[in-house]
Amino acid sequence: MARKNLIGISDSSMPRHETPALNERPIAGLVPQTRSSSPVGGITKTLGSITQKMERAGDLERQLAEGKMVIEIDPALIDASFISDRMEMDGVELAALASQIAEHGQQVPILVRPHATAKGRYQVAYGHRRLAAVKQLGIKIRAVVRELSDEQLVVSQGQENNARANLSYIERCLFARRLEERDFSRATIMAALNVDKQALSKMLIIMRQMSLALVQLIGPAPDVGRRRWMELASHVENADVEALIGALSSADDYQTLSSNDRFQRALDLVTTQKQKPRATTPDIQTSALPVTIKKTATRSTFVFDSKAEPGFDDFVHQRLADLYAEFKGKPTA
DNA sequence: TCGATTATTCGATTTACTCG
DNA sequence: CGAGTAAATCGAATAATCGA
Repeated sequence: MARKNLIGISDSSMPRHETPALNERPIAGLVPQTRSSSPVGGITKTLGSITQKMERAGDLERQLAEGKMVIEIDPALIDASFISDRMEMDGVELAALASQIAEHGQQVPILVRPHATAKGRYQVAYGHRRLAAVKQLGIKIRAVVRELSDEQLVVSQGQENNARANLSYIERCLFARRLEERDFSRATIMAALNVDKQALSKMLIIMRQMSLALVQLIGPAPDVGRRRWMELASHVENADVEALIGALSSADDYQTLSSNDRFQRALDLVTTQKQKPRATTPDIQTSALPVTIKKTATRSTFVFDSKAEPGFDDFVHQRLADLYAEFKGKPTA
């Protein structure tokens, strides 16, 4: 299934018409040679463990098994992708990854392509985190080298992010925006992020409304999704961004706040004008009556004090139909 | 305190509208 | 018509709250 997504671009239309345009063809290097199995498949399947192991292997492992070019490279020769995705790397997580590699070795190679201009250098398609971890260890990194076009690079980079690392919503938005700035087609961006055009549209709208500086100040905010980012963005659009950034960054506890909290702070700041009496349920005390009404946005709950006035609940219950009829303005039948 | 209910938020999807 | 946008709605996952 992930393999299907690697093709991505004209995915749904594949069965119908043959791929028309040149740049819509699948990413040859990444798609595991469409299983050379055709007629022999059934036979080889019975042949034994080797084939079965192949079939069970995930896409990356299969690429590895079939890829001829897993080599070891000095990490110093490898540059980042020309599009950055992740905003910040979690140092703790990175250390964990590094120690895991130190212990068990690097299980999965990263994917690089030869650098377009700098001879002898490489560019990462995916595996930024593994690269950083291996760099810490000061050893060589195992990598698969493939010739990739720019489109192929960003699509596989994005696909890998989707599959493995979980980028926060705003990080995905940033990625989308950077791709758009580089004039990648909508289809390419959609394939890279594995989103539909509606979702992509929203992401780009948010990025247009938001201040880039503000986004970076807040950080990835992993727990904040589309809805609240849209809310914040719509406020920020017609707010004093400078003042907002100032207020946010000058708070003395700014450094100690998590990215999620910084987002919340920003949202609070920008909506201070009015509202914010919080969704505290204002219990309505019906004075002198043994009934309490709890109101929320969607419903009300009547609580009868059976100790103070036993039987009142049953009494109301019996009259409910009449009350409702009265409410509807119809005479009681 | 603990288990069950309710509310909130998430991403995804559907539907409809507006432009070239 | 297709691409982009906007809004409504869905089910799932969590968080918050209630009630014994």
